[in-house]
Amino acid sequence: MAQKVVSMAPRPSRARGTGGGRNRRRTAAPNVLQVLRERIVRQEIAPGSKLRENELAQEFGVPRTRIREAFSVLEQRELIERIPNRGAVVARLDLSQVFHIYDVREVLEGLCARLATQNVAPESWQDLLDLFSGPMKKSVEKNDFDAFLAGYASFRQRLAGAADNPVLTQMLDSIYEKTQALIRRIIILPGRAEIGLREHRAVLEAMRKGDAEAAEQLRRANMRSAKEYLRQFQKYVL
Amino acid sequence: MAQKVVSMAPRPSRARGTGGGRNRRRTAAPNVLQVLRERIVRQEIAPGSKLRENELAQEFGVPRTRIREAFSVLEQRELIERIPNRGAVVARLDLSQVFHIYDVREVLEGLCARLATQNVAPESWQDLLDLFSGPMKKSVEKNDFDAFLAGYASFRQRLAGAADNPVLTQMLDSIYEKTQALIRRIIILPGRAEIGLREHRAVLEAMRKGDAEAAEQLRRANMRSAKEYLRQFQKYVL
DNA sequence: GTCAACCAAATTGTTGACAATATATCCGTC
DNA sequence: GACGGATATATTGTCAACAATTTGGTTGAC
Repeated sequence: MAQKVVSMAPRPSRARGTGGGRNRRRTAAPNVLQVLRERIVRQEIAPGSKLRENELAQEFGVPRTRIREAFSVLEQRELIERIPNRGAVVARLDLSQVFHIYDVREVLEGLCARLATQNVAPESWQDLLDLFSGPMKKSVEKNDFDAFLAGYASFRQRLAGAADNPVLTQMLDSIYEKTQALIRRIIILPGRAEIGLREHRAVLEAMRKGDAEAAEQLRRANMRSAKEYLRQFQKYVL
Repeated sequence: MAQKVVSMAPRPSRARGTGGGRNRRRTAAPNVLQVLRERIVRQEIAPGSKLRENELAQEFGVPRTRIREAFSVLEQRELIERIPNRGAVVARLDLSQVFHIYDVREVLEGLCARLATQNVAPESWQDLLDLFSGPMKKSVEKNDFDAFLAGYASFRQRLAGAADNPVLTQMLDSIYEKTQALIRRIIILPGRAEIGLREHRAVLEAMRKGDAEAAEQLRRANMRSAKEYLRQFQKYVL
């Protein structure tokens, strides 16, 4: 049961008068969209849950109109589903869509690896390669999944940054935000972390050599392997 | 100057009372989002134009709130830009973004061709192959660009349908809607239509043989070629 | 006892009014 | 005559009341 925010009367936003031109931003105007997005992505609200406009409006201290606009965007990103006159629910990811996503992700991640390799000096990958050869290996052995996921995140982030393609970055983001929760459940599958680590290191080694073609192919192979793993263990993760 | 819709008072939506339950849908409830999207994509409103909420609300006969929601979505799709307190303008495509798009499109179209080839019987491509071997050839010779573009559209549509991957389809759509106007200006460049035709036919021949790998590679080559062409003639088209 | 129709509460959808901000116009001063 | 500031207008942003629809429960008839 969602614990209610008692009252907390979030200040009616006016009461600023003509005189006191001090407060630039209104009371830390909460970015409704961003916060809702994070909650959904992190599954702080379970898939299938109903999202009530009134409730959220009150919690954020904004008019319902604002919530509604956020809903429009979230719906367009397929993070929620809206049924006319019946409200919005957090979208649930069905299995077939996940496989569709992996096919797309394969080619996009491949492109990302290739562009990144082409764009920056090979030596600049040394630190990541070190990370994946040393500390990450330790994390896997200790089953420290948080450190592991953090390493993955910085891998992706570095590559996306180097690829320097906003269109690509945005598409990858729109994919991550749908599968983030799922990935956490895949990574803990028996042996998956080890395999993933090895594959990532292979990609990095190709990048370290400046071999963009190999990097693309290896990254794609990595994604196919992840997809295959998921197919094998789908019953345990969905 | 946009010609004004005189008055046409779009019926205040009420006046339906409890008795006359005849009119199911309100007066053809105009899908604001879809219409605006098309206008922008077709460049019926020029890039850089200002979009006034009041104006549009009046034209469509809907409250401004509705326009605003549509704006949120259009902004998220990067079809318009919104500057706080200053309104919305139709996004203009800058050159670097176009090249970014082509890099992404290369891998996505490649995937699309591969999946399509894998999913359906090779014979089912015969009609498209015939189209591109006969009628389309004629269209090019006659400089009938409309017929030509229609052929391309059905090519893409058939492939996307056969690929059967909603995630992929949506991403390709979001790319098309940004570059549609541009493509029309590329196609009329000297020799481009001929080259494009030849390349498309090569892709179809691979698909007709059921060779998914070749189809992917050929489609990718086709996109690279288009990108190269654009690079060469960029000054004439942007 | 079960089913249907009906009523009540909650929730979404719609609307116009009001406030804040930016743009354009005008006026006075240098 | 040109620049700077103040006023007027237009446009965007905010909001709360109202209408329509769905949901859950209750009553009544068979």
